[in-house]
Amino acid sequence: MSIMSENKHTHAAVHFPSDMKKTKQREEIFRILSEAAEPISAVDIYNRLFTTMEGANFAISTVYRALTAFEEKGYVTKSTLLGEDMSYYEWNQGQHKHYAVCLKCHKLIPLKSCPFEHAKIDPQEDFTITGHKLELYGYCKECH
Amino acid sequence: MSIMSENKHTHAAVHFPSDMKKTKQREEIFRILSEAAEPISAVDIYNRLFTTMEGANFAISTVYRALTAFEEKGYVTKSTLLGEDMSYYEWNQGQHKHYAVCLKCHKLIPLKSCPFEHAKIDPQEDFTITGHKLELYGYCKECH
DNA sequence: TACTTAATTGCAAATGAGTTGCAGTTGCAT
DNA sequence: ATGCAACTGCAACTCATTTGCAATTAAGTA
Repeated sequence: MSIMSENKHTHAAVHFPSDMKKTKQREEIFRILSEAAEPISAVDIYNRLFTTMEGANFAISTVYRALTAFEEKGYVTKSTLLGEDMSYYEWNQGQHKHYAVCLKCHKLIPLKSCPFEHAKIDPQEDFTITGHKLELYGYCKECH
Repeated sequence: MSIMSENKHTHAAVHFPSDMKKTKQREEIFRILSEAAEPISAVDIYNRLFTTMEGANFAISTVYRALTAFEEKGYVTKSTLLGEDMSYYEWNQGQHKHYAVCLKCHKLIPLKSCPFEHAKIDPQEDFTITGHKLELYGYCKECH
């Protein structure tokens, strides 16, 4: 309760982007992404499609193409997690997020704040940090 | 000059690990890694092998196996760079490093210090940060 | 509402990084 | 020098992701 109340808009309304062509495939992918509690892989999305849409024959390539389209418009953030060989996707809801990744079970634990301020994990999580990885990105002298 | 003098051991001697079986393949891979100015991919290493060893028929699998062995002993750090789909490897020389990645040319610019303290890039680099990514890793409550 | 066209999709084949089984080779400890 | 476990080359394989192409569909326009 008290934790939840820290966020004013825990359930801010998220709609399908108005600047993108709407198809039932994309709507489903959007729904799965926006309802996901954490970053999920393209294959995760593909599998979840079958649990919610009876017999619909989606192609995995459609998932990838939709994700790419969402990402190019800035609605989705694609990232690679430590040790995993595939990409994970998360629907952007305004905030920017960081996670602590368990080396063993790969569970993701969201950080309470951006580590640029101070890396802090909910003390209740009892997570032992053994290392970290950070990448800044942007444009260098020659490219900007 | 003044910048260089900040590091006491800019050219600390690096030797082939004494706790690993020494083969000419591993020695070459070690040399390429330890001479590399920045993280390089397994394929980079494989290609560089041919420029220094005439006609030697190295197998790419040997490169991967050597890298894995080095990594398991903690001599090499493996990481995935933003937007890249392959892994990069760097020989550890004591420090721990972070980079700023150019979104366009993929150039890597080493940070002067760990961003956990304060994210700072050499001002001379003139790098425009548009985003960043960080992952902490370790063990969660259940796994530790 | 029917028409038009570019965008999207399904499918199957291709790609590319990384892995693996296996038989032959080689460090290195005894 | 010798013996064996570790390492290597090779070729086949895995698996996430991409791509070509013909068929389908969203969405603006007449």
